[in-house]
Amino acid sequence: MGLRYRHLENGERQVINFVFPGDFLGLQAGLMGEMGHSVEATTKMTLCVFNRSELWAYIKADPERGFELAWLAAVEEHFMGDALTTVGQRTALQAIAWAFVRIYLRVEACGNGGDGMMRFPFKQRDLADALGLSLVHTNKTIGLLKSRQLIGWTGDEVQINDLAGLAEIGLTTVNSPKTRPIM
Amino acid sequence: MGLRYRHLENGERQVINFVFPGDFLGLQAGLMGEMGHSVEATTKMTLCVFNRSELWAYIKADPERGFELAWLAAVEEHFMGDALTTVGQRTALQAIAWAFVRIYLRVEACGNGGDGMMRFPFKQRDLADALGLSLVHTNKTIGLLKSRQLIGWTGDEVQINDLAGLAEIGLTTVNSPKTRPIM
DNA sequence: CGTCTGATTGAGGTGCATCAATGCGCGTGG
DNA sequence: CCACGCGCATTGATGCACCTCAATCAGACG
Repeated sequence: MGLRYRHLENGERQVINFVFPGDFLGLQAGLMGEMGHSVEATTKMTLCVFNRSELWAYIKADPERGFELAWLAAVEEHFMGDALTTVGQRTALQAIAWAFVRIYLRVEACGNGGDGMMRFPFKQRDLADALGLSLVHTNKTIGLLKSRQLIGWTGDEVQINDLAGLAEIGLTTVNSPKTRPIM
Repeated sequence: MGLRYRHLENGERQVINFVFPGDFLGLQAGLMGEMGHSVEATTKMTLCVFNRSELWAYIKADPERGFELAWLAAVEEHFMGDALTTVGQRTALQAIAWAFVRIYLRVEACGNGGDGMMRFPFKQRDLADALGLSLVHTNKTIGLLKSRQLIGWTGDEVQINDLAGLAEIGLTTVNSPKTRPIM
């Protein structure tokens, strides 16, 4: 796992999102010739490397690949819209609850978790930078969720005790994620 | 022109971005079967309508279309990352300056403007909802930019007096926008 | 042990939100 | 032609959510 982030001239960092197994990295670079953000690994990674210049050839060879690629980008864009809404409109408590719900559902989709427990190799700093919050306030808000028995966080393990409760706090509509393109 | 936005259960609204001539609307709906956001027109629009179910057929007929579509989505995603960074990390003054720079460059790319003047058929409320700010604070911050002679805003006309000055305030890296995919 | 990274906690300050008017242009109806 | 309502911009007063500064603490490591 890892995280995608972007730097501001003043040194601030915005975490764009967290990277999970199966994610496509550098789609922007492949299509537009520039990344616009950096990627950092927080665990060991196994990467499947593509040659950027051959991207077009790949698509031409099988049009379905182009469709799948567009689908991936659209899913990302959809997520980013949700993230933007969170950072812009939700309170710190709502934002953090939302983040845990989103991340847990993503991890679950990877096949891990299921019992509410998940690997979460990130720091509070990362979460803070993802939600546009200060480290201190993030810490205190997490403490609040912990004291309410909604989540647990020890080392790189996070325990989701009450997914529905979190979703309610985070004003999160838990709609079933589409796993297949229309084709 | 118009705007894309998303509603929260508590009634708050997040403006995802502003819609300009040439933009592709509903890409997410076409690819994923759901929108995730609404679109509202603020001026008269001329729409080119596609049949969603034929999207795949279109791509299959000409793989380049799939590539272009993926490119469009990637550009959007890139923009959203920038917007997320703005809402998350920039102050109100920086955010509004950033927004005007971005919008002006977009309008200019449409062929309009050039002399710093542009049509801007939106309300302060829209800008506030786009940047996660309150209407009142947005108003006061705009007033600040006006008093510094950086911009002018009368009715649906916005005058950009000092693009470089705005970009500096907004910590905006004015990198040349790519207009063509690699192919 | 000393150091380093990251979590935690307290105190104080502020950017921005919220509440509440007021002003202003414009369309509408009497 | 004027009173009225309505949408939007503007402005002042007040409060809070969150930020910043500054310790302290716990675990990992050489």
